[in-house]
Amino acid sequence: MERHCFVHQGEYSMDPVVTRFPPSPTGYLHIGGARTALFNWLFARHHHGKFILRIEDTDVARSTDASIKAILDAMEWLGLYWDDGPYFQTKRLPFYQDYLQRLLDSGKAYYCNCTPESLERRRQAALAAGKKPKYDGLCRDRGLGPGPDRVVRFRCPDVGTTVLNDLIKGPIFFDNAELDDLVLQRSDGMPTYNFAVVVDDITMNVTHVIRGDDHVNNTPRQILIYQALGTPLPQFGHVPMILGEDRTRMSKRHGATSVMAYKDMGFLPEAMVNYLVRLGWSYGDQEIFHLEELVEKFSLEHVGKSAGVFNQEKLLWINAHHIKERSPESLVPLLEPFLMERGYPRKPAAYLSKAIRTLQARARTLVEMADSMRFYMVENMEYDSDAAKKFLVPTLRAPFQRLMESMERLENFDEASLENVFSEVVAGLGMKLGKLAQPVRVALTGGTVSPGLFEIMDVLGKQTVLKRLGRALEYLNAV
RNA sequence: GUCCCCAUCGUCUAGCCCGGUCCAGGACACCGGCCUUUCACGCCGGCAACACCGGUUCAAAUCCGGUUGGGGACGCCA
Repeated sequence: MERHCFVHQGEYSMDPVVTRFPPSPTGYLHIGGARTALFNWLFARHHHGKFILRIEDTDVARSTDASIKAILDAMEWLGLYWDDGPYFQTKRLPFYQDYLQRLLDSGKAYYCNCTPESLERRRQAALAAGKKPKYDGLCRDRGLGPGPDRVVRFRCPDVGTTVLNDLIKGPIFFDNAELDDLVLQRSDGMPTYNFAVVVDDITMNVTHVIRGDDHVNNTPRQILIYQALGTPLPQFGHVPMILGEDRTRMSKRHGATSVMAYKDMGFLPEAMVNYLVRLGWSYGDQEIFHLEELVEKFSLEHVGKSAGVFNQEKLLWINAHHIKERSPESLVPLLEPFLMERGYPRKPAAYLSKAIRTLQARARTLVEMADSMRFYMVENMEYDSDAAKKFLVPTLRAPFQRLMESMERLENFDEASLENVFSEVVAGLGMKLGKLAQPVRVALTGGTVSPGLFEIMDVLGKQTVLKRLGRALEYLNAV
């Protein structure tokens, strides 16, 4: 209810804004993570602050180098460059040990030798008894020291209330009695997530923790650790989740969840950013945004509180928009991988640009564009059989011959001249342009759907056009 | 089971904090039409929502309470 007052807390401080994105390298960068990264990046940029990339690799068993690379690649593809890092938690072990010792020394943490099996049994029992499956505090006061197979737990206060003044959701109250003595350090010596984040955010001077909704319940535990350590709290902002069509947490069965999968499907990074930012954030009625503009306009107070459904239709529309908006030249390098993939012969960039220009309004993705580019690229494209049967008929012999004769004489093979040629032929034969256009289209592209005839011919050039017309003439003579 | 969050068109959302200007605005999708050498693009128009119940008030999408529904979290994962 007092949202604005919370939102402004950070702005009154003299501290420069520091945000971070802390993925765990156990897979690719997914849609939700990308949006979190984007929000953090935008917030930092907007406030002229710093954006840190931190790899949370304390789960040694599941972390992989391939994942790290995949995540970094995706961040770069989106244009979310970091100012600092990437840091790796596994290389910061002394920090965690230092802070852990402080907690141990002050009695805020203790050793525990409960086995995972025993813990699991007790959890199940609690659940069966209708109670919350939290740690029962067995080792709390046993005064255990370090030893093999022992973890360190946080001594969580069992009375009182912890308040999270969330930048997005407002104040949230938690009964400390609901929380339990979470593990800070595993038996292998690695810090756990909840402890490592706190230590890292403290030592990296993070001022704003912007992350997914699913972390709300971790926050009171982290706040308690900050308090036990006697360090000031950062500001927290919890962004709502992204759901699939069925309104459950987005997963692979809802379609692609990897950011790079969208790159492969022919989406532009700016379209991805544009779509992602609008999923949960708004600026009045505006739909189209560019990165630079977002830096200026982004703020947490316009981030909504409710979860949103990922909608690929809208992404397609936004992608189509950005494709139209880009210069053809800038699209060339992005499209090239897709052209290679299709095994098309190489063409000069200038040729590709001209072809792209005719397709920009017709393609929603680079995949669609590469597909419809075929007739521009392949020497002898095949005729669509239905189209050929319907349009390449013997009555076109005279019109085609006349066209070719007139074109042969053309000095400037450009759209305007071509249009004149067509008008003359059509007028001379007393037919409608429409009657001639489709057969020519089939002759030139193999199909009935394509950019405007004159632009196509302009791109293809005199030689190719005459060749294809000639080939069509042979075809309809043979029918 | 316990705790936490959320609730405006099918979807993303504006509006809600500071009640009247909202018989609720924009966008995607969908349906018509226009443009037109095909397909698109573009333009014009249409369909479609304040979850429910109660309270406060002259007045509630907006404030309060409850119900229902949905989501999330309860790990030596992050």
